[in-house]
Amino acid sequence: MGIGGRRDREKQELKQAILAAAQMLAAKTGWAKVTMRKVAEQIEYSPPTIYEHFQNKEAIITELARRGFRQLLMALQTVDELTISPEEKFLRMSKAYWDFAWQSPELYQIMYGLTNTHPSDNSWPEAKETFRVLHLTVQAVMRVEYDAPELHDALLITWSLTHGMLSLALESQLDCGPERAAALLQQALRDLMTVWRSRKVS
Amino acid sequence: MGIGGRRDREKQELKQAILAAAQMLAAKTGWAKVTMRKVAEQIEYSPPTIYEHFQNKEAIITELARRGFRQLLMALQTVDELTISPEEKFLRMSKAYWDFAWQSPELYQIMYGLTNTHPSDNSWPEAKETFRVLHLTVQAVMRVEYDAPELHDALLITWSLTHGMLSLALESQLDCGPERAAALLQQALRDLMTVWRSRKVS
DNA sequence: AAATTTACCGAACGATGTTAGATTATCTAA
DNA sequence: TTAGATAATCTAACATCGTTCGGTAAATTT
Repeated sequence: MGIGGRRDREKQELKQAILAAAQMLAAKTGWAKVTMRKVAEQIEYSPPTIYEHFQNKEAIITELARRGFRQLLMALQTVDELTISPEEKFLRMSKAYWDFAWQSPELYQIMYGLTNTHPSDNSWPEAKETFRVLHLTVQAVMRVEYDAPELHDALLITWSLTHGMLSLALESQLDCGPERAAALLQQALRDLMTVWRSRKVS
Repeated sequence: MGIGGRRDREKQELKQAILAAAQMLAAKTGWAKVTMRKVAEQIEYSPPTIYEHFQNKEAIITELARRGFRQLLMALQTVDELTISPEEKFLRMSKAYWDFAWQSPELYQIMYGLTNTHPSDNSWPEAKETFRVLHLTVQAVMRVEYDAPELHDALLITWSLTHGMLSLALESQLDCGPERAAALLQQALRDLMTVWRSRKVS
């Protein structure tokens, strides 16, 4: 079949261009205004061409969301490999989580349901792996003489707190700046860990 | 002008019917599938008739969101008037907040940005008043020898935790049931208050 | 060079929010 | 009671959306 390797490469490049265009438009104007025709115009192709590379609009968003989880996972793993104390690791992971969402809000929005362009099927392995890393970290913090259910609860609570503060901050519903919100979050997480540690002793 | 009072009453009733139809459809099928034509069909009028009562689709959603805040506010005030101890009041308000969101998720979704049918201008007095009530309650808990900034922080943190857990639970991103999530939330809030109280002493 | 496959596009379909203009019902005034 | 005015409502249409169909032009293979 000859040297059709270039065709494949060009095809891949166009696919990347579509994803990049969609994300760029979302970052600039919000997901509600991202339209197939605008994406097509951005990459200088006609709208039907997009459908040669993606089944539909949701497939583009799904792919971006999964990439978002991969990015987030990498950021968390980078922190993980620094191998500092469990508490430090936990707090830095929370910070990395925050930084990712704040740096790419358009991705965080589609990873969770902060917009209704949110994909319906969101049971991706990338998401599962992300939570597994978080779970392991919390486990390390809580490792000594802590039974499983309470460990899982701790993950749920810290995750909820982080996500909640992020959601509100991303929507500017918080009357303080993001740096202050991030600092508050860190302190609250420290406080929660303090309580949980003291409970372990008793 | 005679007895045109009936016309006004009928007009109001139709307006209520439009709001009720929109909310009902949202509760049954989700906001993404709520359409002006479906609302019109539900109330047995043609689509343009809706525009005699609302400027556009967003105006309907805005009105429902504001009513949502009024409902929530009433629930909080009911708890407030029971005049129990500050801590009890705080926890029960959090519970009332949770119950409202869980009972009318379609309202909670548009009150915060959990869907992109979210109104752009969301600076309503009802929302401000709701937070004022919450603020006063937190203030009562933290009243003795607590300086203002930390008080406000406490509100932000508890609100974020509640909202975060709600968002995740409403989207079934939590692997536990709502009752369990609610119980976890209550415990976490108690824990946070414990830390804050102990810090006050030192 | 002919045949075949591939990439791409113009035009269109159905559904959406929304508006204009006509039609019908209702009320006021003689 | 009836003529004219006012209000309520509808039919038809527009622009835009996601998406598909069918064809054209280009690239590749034979």
